[in-house]
Amino acid sequence: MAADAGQDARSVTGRALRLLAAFDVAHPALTLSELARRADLPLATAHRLAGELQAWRALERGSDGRFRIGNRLWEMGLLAPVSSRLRQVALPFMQDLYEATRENVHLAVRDGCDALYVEKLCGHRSVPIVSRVGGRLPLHATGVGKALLAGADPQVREDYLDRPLSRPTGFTVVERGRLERELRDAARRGYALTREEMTLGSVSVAVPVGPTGEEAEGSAAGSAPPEAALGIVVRSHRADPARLVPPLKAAAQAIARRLVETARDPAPGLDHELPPMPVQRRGARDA
Amino acid sequence: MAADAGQDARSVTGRALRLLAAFDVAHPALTLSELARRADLPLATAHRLAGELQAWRALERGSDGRFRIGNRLWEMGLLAPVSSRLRQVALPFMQDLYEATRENVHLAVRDGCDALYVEKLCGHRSVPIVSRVGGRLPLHATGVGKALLAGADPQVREDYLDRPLSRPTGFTVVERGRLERELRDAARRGYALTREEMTLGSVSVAVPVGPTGEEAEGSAAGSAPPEAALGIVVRSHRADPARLVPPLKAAAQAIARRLVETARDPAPGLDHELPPMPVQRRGARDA
DNA sequence: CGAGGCCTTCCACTGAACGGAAGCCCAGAC
DNA sequence: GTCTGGGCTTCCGTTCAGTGGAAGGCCTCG
Repeated sequence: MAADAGQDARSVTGRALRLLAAFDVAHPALTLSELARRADLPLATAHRLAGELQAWRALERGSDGRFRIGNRLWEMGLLAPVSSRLRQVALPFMQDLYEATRENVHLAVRDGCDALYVEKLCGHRSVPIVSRVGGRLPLHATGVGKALLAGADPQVREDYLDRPLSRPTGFTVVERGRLERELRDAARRGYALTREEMTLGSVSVAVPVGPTGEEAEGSAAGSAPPEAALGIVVRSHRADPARLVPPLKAAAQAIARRLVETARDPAPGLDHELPPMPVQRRGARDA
Repeated sequence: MAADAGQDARSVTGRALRLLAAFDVAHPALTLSELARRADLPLATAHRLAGELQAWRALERGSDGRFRIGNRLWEMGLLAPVSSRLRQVALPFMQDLYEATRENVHLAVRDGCDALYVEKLCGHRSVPIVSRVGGRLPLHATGVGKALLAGADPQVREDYLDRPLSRPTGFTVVERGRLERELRDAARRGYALTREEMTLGSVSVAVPVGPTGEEAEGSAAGSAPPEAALGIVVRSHRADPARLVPPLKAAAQAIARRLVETARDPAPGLDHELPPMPVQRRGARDA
């Protein structure tokens, strides 16, 4: 297991990465000293490494002397499949959904024990909401999270439920039995619900994006887990969330279909070389 | 000057970064050998470094044995100001604009000698277009690029024009005199135009986002350069682009205003600690 | 004017990174 | 069947790049 992975890292690379990891939402700009402190590195070392990162434009240094994440790093990050494939494909459908409903529309994937928010659309007047593109929220307390968990590999689900669950609001369901029942219901119905379990006053509906979506329905509970989940969040006093299910399902299915299509024809309009497809040997995968 | 910056890099950090830089739009997934070749590193070295990056989840390794950019890197990238501030603020207005016009809406910043595309909205039916979020296009051949160049610091503009200019189509304006005139016109009118200069069959309109926008108009040509540019691309046979200028200007102004506001109140709803503001000493900025 | 931050530079020491080489696995050719 | 070739992984002795304490500069505040 990668128990301590990413924490210690005595190697140079590890130190450089620790430097990057010092940034987060609450600290998007850091002075050199802050950086060194947060990365737990001697000032001189932080200075040298940060300098190198800056030269490569992984970091930028503002006129206030603070370091920030650089455009180059941002650019590189956008090449991650989650953005270049998933977001790319899903965005137009999410826009349609937004226009039709005028509510917060979310797209998330499961990443470890979190729902990782890949995209989020919301107008000016929408509910102020905790989610953030690139942000993480617990799986059991969010609509998209439940949809992902409901469709996940049983083993993953077990492991998740074995851990202590956070309780953002008084309505968060943390009792194992009840949560399991809710997840089974969600899997059966094809959509998940949360009622003020993450934020007081907000309810959300979400559906899985992927093979589970529709076609593989009656037959197998053992179909591949969804790639993502699509969800909508509304103020709880606004009408019944069930109304939102049909358009959500339609959008999710359309996205899933396009994902399969784009997997076939490699990448539209780009010089692709289709390199030989090596097969995987064992070992080393989870060393 | 950072003449050779980012190319050589004999340091460990440099090698690791070279590994990252091996990925691009056309190569979003690489085998270890490809990675080593493209980064120009011995296989053993690439293996070790890629392994470390993978442990940190800056890279991920798919079931096909290929490396891809990891979610962790994507997450980090989203902390760059261009995304966490600019995109964040602009997106709702861009959505409005898209709904009102149903055309491709672009947001870009100047990054060195390129227009760097920060966000792009386009429905299913829009013009297939070369731009891509996180992608770069030449400043002189795109609408947003001209808007940025027109508002840029005169010295930057000079430097840009001194370099040889690419010519994506037969309509691209590369003659210095004519280009300068167009830029002056754009600055005066407050919007820039391109007609099939990047892509045959497409024309675009763009306006600067920033102080130049409106208020600082009559008085000074020497106002601060725009932070970004907002543009729309349409098929050239569709009606006159001038029609799009008013909504564009309105949106740009709204965005600029919100940018100033958010600069004042640090970050909505987050535990901010407002660390002491150190002042910058000389030296080292452009070493 | 001194104390306390923050940043930058220097340089002698050393242990971490290096990478050639050996070996494994798989696929396809013959 | 064997052989060739490509891709991946591991090993380990050498060496050179990274380290970080210390000194010094600049600034602000009391």
